[in-house]
Amino acid sequence: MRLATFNCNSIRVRLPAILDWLDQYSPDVLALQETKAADGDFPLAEITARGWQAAYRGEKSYNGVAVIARRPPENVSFGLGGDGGASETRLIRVDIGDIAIVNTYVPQGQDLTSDKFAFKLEWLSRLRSFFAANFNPATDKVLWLGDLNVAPEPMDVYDSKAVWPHVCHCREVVDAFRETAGFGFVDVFRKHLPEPGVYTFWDYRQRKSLELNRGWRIDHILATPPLAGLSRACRVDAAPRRAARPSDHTFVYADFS
DNA sequence: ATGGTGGACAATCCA
Repeated sequence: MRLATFNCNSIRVRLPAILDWLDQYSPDVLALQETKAADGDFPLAEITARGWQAAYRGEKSYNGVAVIARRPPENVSFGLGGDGGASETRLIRVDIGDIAIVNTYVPQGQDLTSDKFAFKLEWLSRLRSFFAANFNPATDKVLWLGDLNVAPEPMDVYDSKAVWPHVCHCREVVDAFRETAGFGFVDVFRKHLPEPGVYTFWDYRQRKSLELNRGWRIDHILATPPLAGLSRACRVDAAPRRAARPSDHTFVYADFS
């Protein structure tokens, strides 16, 4: 079982790269964030024509999450609940076989003094409540993945001291992330890739960020112990960094036996 | 350098 995540920053622009990657790596599941397409504009026909299923919810211009899978996703739901649907384009939950997949696009937060940053912290807290309301980490196989907009450890940023404090790398957000992950998640990425310098995001706006590997690990794959115990490998992919329309995020994927 | 680049979409918002 191979499960992957990618912040695509527009599914329509990145669709050729996504379809090529699906053909090359043949995962069972690919979780996408920032699809930036209303549901009527989601390229479902192109995806099903290549033999894939999809579940998705988006909006014009912003946000949007999707799960592409070989088998039809089951028990599909959206959002954290209790907010009138406001978070439905940031969280999609599907079941694939006996694995519950929670794909999130956590709010970025803009800057430390912004209301959006307070919203980000609140969002992570509500996400922990969502997990607690839906799963038992001791018995359920749950995969939490996506663009979490948190670099939790110093080694998750090219230069921790230089960027601290940042909305994705500061005391408040690291603590909020740990509280949510403390529900019972194992960091599957770090379990298999303990060496420094492995990132998932290189800022478009920082010059030569990719050439100098000034990256961030903000895209994550975590799993509850019953699933984490089955993990065999984790990788990041270089393909989108060489693509005709390169993304600033890359594909991250994990193998489970 | 309060910038930079890229995406959506048509003047700015978001990352």
